[in-house]
Amino acid sequence: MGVTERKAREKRLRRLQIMDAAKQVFSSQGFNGATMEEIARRAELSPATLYLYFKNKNELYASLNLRMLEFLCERVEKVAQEDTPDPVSKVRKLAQAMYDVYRFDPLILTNVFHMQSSEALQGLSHDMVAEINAMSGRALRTIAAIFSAGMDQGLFRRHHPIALADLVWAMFSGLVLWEESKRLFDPRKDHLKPTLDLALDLLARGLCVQTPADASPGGSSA
Amino acid sequence: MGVTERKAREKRLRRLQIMDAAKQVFSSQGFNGATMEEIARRAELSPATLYLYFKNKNELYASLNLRMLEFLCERVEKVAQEDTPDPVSKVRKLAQAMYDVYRFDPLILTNVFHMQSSEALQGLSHDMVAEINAMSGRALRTIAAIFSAGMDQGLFRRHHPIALADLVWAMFSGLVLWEESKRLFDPRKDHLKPTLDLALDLLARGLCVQTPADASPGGSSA
Amino acid sequence: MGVTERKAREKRLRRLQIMDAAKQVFSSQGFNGATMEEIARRAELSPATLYLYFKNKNELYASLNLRMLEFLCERVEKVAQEDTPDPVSKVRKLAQAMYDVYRFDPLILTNVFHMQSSEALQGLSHDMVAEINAMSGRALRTIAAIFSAGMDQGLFRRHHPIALADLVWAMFSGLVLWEESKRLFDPRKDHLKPTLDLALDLLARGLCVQTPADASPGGSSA
Amino acid sequence: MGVTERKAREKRLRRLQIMDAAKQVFSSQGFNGATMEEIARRAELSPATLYLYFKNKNELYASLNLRMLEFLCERVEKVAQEDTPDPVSKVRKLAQAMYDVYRFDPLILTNVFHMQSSEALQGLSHDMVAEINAMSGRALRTIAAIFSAGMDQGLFRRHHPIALADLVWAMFSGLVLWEESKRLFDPRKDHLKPTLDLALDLLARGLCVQTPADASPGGSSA
DNA sequence: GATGAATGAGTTTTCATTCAT
DNA sequence: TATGAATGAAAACTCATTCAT
Repeated sequence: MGVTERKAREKRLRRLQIMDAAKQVFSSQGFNGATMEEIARRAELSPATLYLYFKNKNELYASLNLRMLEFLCERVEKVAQEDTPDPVSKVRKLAQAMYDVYRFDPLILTNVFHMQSSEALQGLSHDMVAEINAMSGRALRTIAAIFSAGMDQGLFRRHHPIALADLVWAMFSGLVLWEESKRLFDPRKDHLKPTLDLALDLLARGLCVQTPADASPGGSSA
Repeated sequence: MGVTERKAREKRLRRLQIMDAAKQVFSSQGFNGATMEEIARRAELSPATLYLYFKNKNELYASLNLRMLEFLCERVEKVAQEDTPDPVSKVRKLAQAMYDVYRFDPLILTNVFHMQSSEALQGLSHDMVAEINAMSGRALRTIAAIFSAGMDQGLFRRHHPIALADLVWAMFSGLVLWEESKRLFDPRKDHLKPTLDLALDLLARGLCVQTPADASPGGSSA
Repeated sequence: MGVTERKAREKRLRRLQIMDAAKQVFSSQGFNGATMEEIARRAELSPATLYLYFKNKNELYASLNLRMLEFLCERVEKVAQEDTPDPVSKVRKLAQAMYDVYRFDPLILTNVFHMQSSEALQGLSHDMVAEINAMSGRALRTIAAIFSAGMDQGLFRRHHPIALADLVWAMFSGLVLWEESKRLFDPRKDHLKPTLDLALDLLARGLCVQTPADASPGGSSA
Repeated sequence: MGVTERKAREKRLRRLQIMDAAKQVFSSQGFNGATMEEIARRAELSPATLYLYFKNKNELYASLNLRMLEFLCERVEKVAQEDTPDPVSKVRKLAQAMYDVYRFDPLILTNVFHMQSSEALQGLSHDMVAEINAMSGRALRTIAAIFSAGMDQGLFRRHHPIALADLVWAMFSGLVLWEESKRLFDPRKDHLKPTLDLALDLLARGLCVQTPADASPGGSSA
C-alpha cells in the first residue's frame, strides 16, 4: 500500500534528520561534549523522540560512523574495480579515494577513527558492533586485494597483504587526525591531499621490486 | 636559598607523585572515565590537593602527555645523533624508537594522539599548549633532519622534509591507535612492532633514488 | 438494540483482553516496573488504545485489584452460605477460601494489599475507589457475619464482629505479603497454606467459650 | 584526639539529619514518590551531599527501615526478658510492644513491611540486606522463644515455634498496613491498639491447652 | 601546605499520556 | 475505533571544583 510506503519513507527521513543534526553536533563538540538535548534542538525534535529512533547516544553516534564507513567502502571498492591493471596506479589512486572520503565529512571521519580505538565501542548493541566491524573488514580486504594482485603479477615484493592494508588504513587515520590537529592552529586547509599522495606514492614505490617511474605531479618535489 | 630549593624540589616530587597516579588512572579509565577523586586516592592525597599542583583535570592530563612527548623526543634524537651515516638505516631505526615509546606507556601514548586532535586541548593554559607544541615540533624537526640528510647525500629523492616527518608522525599515531583498536578484539599482542618495521622500511625504500638491499629480518616476507 | 448490545459486549471483551495482559505485566514487574507500552504489546494493541478503555495506569491497575476482590468476595460468601451450621468449621474453612484466592493470582493479590495502604489509591476516580471499598466492605461484612452467628449461638465469646473480620483480613494480607517476602529467599513454595490453617484454627479456638476438639490434620503438630 | 571525635560525631549527626528528612519524605510520599531532591531540601543540604552519606536512594531507605527493625527488636526482647514466667501474659504483652513500635513511627513501619515483600530489596548492598535479615531474624527468634517456653511448660499445645512467630509477625504487619489503609478514609485514630490486643489475646487463648481466664480489660467485650 | 566536606551544574534516559490521522 | 508518533516533565546520580579549617 502507498500508505505503508510513505510511512516507511517518513521514518527513514526522520532518522536522517536526526543523524544530520547529530553529525553537526558531534562534529563540533566531540562525543562527550555533544548532548542529546542539543542534537534534539537542532533536529527540531524533543530529546525523547531521539530515543524512538536510536537506542541511546552511543548507537546514534555509531550510526553516523557506520554511514561514513559505508561511503569509504564504496570508494575503495570503486578503485579496486577500475580496469587499470596497474597495481601501482591503484595504490596511488587510493589516496584520492581516501581524500574524497575525508572531504565528504572530515569531522565525522575523525570520530570514526577515534571511535575505533576507544571507549565508545562499549555499550553498543551487538548488531551495531558487528556491522561496523563487517564494514571496516570489507574495506580492509578490498585494499589487501589490490596488494595481492600486485604481488601475483610479480610487481610487488611479497608481504602479508592484510598487514599492508592495515598499514594503509592506519596511515590514513593517522593523517586525518593529524590534519585535524594542525587545522586547530593553522586553518589554511589541506595539508592532507599532498600528504596522502606522498604517503601512498612512497608506499607503492617501497613495495615495488624495481623502482618505478615518477607519476603524479604532486608526488615529488621539494 | 637552600630552603627555597628544597621547597621547589618537594613540589616537583609531589607533582611526580600525582602524575604517576594519574597515569595509572587515565590509562585504565580513559580521560572521561578517570575521576580526580580516584587519582587522588591512588596518590594518597585528597582531591583538593591535586588542585594545588595542577590547575585542573585538563592540565594534569596534558602534563602526562607532555612527559610522553619528552620521552619520544629523546628517543628520536638519540637515533638522529647516532653515528651511523646511513639515512636509510636511520629511518628504519625510527621504528624501534617509536616502538620503545609505545612500550613505555601504550595507553598514555594513545591519549597523546587522541588529545592532539581533540577536545582536550581546549581549556588548557596557553603555556601548556605552547610547551606541547614546542615538544612535538622538536620531535618533528629531528625526524625531518634525518630525511634532509638523506636528500643532501643524494640518497633520497627530494621532498619537503617536514612533510615527510609529518607523515612518519601520523603513521605512527595511526598505527598506535589502530593497534589499540585491534587489541580490543584480539589481545594477542604486538601487531605493532612488525607493522612499524614494515612501514618505515617501505617508507625508506620508497624514498630511495635506487632500490636498496633488503635489511632487517622483519622487513620482507609473506 | 442488538447493535448496542454487541458493542457493549465487544467493549467488555477488549477490557478483559487488556486486563489479562496487564495482570501478567503487573504481576511480573510490579506497579512501577510495569509500563503501559509493555501491557499494550502483550495485549497486541497500541498504548493509545489502552486509554480508550481505562482512564490511566492507576485505574487499569485498580480494575485488576477489583477483580481480585470480587473473586475473594465470592469465595468467602460461598463459605458463609455453606449449610454447615458450625461456626468453628466455617472460620477454619476461611483458610481454604483465602488460600484459593491466593492461588488464583498471588502477585496481584500482593498488589491488592499493597495498594490498599498506599500511593496507588491517589489519582483513582471516585467511582473506582467507591467500588473497591464496597467490594472489600462486602467481604468484611460476610466474614463478620460468620463470627456473629457464632456469638449468637453462644459458641464464641462476644467481640465486635467487624473487629474480628478486620483481624482476619489483616492477618490474611500480612501472611500473603510475608509469604512473598520469604519466597524471595526460599522459593520452596507454600509456607502459606499451613500458616493460614494454623492462624484460623488458633483464631477459632481463641474465640470459643470452651476449648473445641482438634480438627484439621494440618492444625497441630510440632 | 578531640578533633577526630568531634568529626566523627558531626558525621553521625549529618547522617541522622538526613535520615530524619528522609523519614518525613518517605513517610508522606512513599518510596517511589519521594525524591532525593525533596529529601535534600528538607535536610537543608544539596542532593549531591546525600550521596556522600548514602550510596543511593535504596540504601537511604533501607537505613531507615533498619533503624525501625532495631527498635522493634529491642522492644520484643524486653518483653521476652521480663521476669513474668507466664507465657500467656508474655504473648499478650507483645501487643503492647508492637504498638509501641508502631507509635514510634507509624509510616516508616509501614514502609518496613512494604519493603520486605518488594522491589526495594533489589539494588541494596549485600551488607544492608544481611543486616536487615539478621535483625528481623533476631526479632522472630525472640518471639519464637516465648512460644517455645510456653510449650515446654505444657501450657501451649505443640506447634512449630517459628511458624507461630511468623504468624505473629505477619499479623502485625497486616494489621499495620490495614490500619494505614483505614486511616486514609477515617483518620479517627487507633483502631490498631484494640485490634492488636484482640489478636494476641486470641492467639494466646487459641494456643492454650486449657482455656485461660480473661485478662486484659481490652481483651473481651462486644 | 593539606584536606574533608559540600555542592552546582549537568546529562542521559524513561514513560504516562496525547492527538492528528 | 485504533494507532503511530511525539513529547513534557522528571529524577537519579556524577564529578570537577571550591573553601573553611
